[in-house]
Amino acid sequence: MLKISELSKKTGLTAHTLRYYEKHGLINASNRSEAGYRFYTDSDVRRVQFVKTARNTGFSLEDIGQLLSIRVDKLSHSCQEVTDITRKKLDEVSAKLTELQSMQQTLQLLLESCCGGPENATHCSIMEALDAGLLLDREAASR
Amino acid sequence: MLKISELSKKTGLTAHTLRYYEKHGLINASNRSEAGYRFYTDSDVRRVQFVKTARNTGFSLEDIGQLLSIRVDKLSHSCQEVTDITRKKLDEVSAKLTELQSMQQTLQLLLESCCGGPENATHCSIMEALDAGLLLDREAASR
DNA sequence: GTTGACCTTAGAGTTAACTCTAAGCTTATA
DNA sequence: TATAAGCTTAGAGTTAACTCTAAGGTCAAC
Repeated sequence: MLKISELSKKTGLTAHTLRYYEKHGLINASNRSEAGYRFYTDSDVRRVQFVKTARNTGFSLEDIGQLLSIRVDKLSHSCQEVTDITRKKLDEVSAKLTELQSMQQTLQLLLESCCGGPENATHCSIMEALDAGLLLDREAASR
Repeated sequence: MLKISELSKKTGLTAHTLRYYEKHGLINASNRSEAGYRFYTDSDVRRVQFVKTARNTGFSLEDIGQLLSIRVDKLSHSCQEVTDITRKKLDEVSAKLTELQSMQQTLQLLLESCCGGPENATHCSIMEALDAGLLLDREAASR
């Protein structure tokens, strides 16, 4: 049986975060001391670790709530439900990735196009590109 | 001279957003009608388009504030200031990209490992992987 | 001269996931 | 026994970038 600060150490989540997760129905302390202190069982710990792993994988707390309800009653849920949640998250991540890749490319082109030196910005090609609505192309960047 | 709804149409930003940008010091309407209606000059429009382009490139409104102060007084600023802002943003984007790529890979492995069928989730390999702290490896996924 | 579309402002609400504070118990240590 | 560390709760604050509302003034058209 762990107290909240012990669970915190074990999981790397702060006590604040653990209480926050509890308030949002994701986790729970199976027992309480007479004074009301939370005590976590091994099973509680595994659940918290599940949440943490899912969080690291990119799932939102809402997603994790769904995954947890599947987790506690696997017989009543199908693999398809699990893959649906996972695929939805993958789609989101992929979309964000595409957006960021485009930004990355643009930023790299901008950086390559500018001298970056101490001269004043009167002819700064980054400023010019932003002014032109980023109609800078490969040729402009490779010059 | 454009009214705010006309500028909105021209830029694709809502009137709300334009007022929001103004409140935060990014843009301005050079003129006002007697009744207080905003009127935007061509120069105002170009500034708004600059903001929009920078926004699309991933710069925060704070970054854009800095870029704008360089833009209005290029002589007092260097290319290096511009590239510093750009590189900082590129670094952020690249870091986020790395994180998302890792998530994407994990999610793909998870999806590949699971049948996704109508059978119950008792042996769902996604749930197992999340329970195991994602110690699933390439081999597990390629089986 | 009255709709209806458009404009104004200040300020509140939204989203996600924390993060922190205050006020007050409890527990361990010296 | 006193001090410090740790626990409790409810609830407020944070962040970024919007997004919306309310209450009211303005303007063009019929």
